[in-house]
Amino acid sequence: MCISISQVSRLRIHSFGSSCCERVHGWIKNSSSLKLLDVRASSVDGKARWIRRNVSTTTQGSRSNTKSSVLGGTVPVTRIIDEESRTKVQPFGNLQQRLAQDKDLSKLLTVIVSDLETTGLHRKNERIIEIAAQDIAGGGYSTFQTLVNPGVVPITNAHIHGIRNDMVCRPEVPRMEELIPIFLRYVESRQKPGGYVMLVAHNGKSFDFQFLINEFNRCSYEIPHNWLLLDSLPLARENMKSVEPTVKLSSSLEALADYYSLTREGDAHRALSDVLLLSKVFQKLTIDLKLSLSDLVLRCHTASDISAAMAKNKKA
DNA sequence: GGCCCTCTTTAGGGCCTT
Repeated sequence: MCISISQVSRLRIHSFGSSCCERVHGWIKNSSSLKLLDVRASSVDGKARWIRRNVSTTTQGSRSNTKSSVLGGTVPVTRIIDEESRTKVQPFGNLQQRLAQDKDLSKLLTVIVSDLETTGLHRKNERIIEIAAQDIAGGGYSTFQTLVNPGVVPITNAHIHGIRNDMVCRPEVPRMEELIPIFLRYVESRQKPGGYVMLVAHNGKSFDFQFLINEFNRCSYEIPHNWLLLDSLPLARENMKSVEPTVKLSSSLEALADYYSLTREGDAHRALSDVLLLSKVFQKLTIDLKLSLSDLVLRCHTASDISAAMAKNKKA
């Protein structure tokens, strides 16, 4: 079951509530960010009406016959996915059991795996064009995915992810300043009362977290102080080194998926596909390295740590 | 950019992220 925010609005929110889990229903029903989407939709033709915000991936020319077929032709701009209903399985059972055994931290911590697609590799000049995240505990409405409108910044690496300017530079695709409060609401909906969030990304310290911090700063937001940032790449390197000390095995997400014989859903270098894969890889890594939740917390960074390093580098 | 490795440490190349 896959629910897009635009579909929620189209269906009338109050009648939709009974089918949602309570937390997500609560923030959707009361969300000011949803009003933002409505205003934006209304501004397209000056009429106040709900619209479905889909972006067609059907393309003409060099790319994407393959991609379009894989993605099913269209994808919603922003959506929260009921992964539990979609997969009919508990994909992270082992980690859930381990979290449950850690009685103190498991009551406080929400682990969310994330991935970004961007207009390029430069941390300062490029922009985010797609975000996906998944609460590793699974359950209903645990997954978030959205395209992001980068404004005037051109996409020069569409050959990597297949996302082109004409797909995201559209009025119905939210800009980052509109999206941040929506993303914050999603994270809050997964958060335990008075708890902390561990955001996991592959090569996050050098890439994803720097992009997020820059975008939050640009839009006059701060990364919440109860967020911990965990880079899964050092875990992968440590694990692969322990597997084969004399030969340097690749620690890329793709190589890890091959090593663990994991199947990818969707296309590589699309945020949701990478998040679903990293969620599985992350679980395998924590098991192989015998890392407790406490161990993981000790390996986390804070946004202020990374911001300070970025500022130091900027001066240098 | 940050990290790791080595033919290193007063450095440089490769990996990983898009």
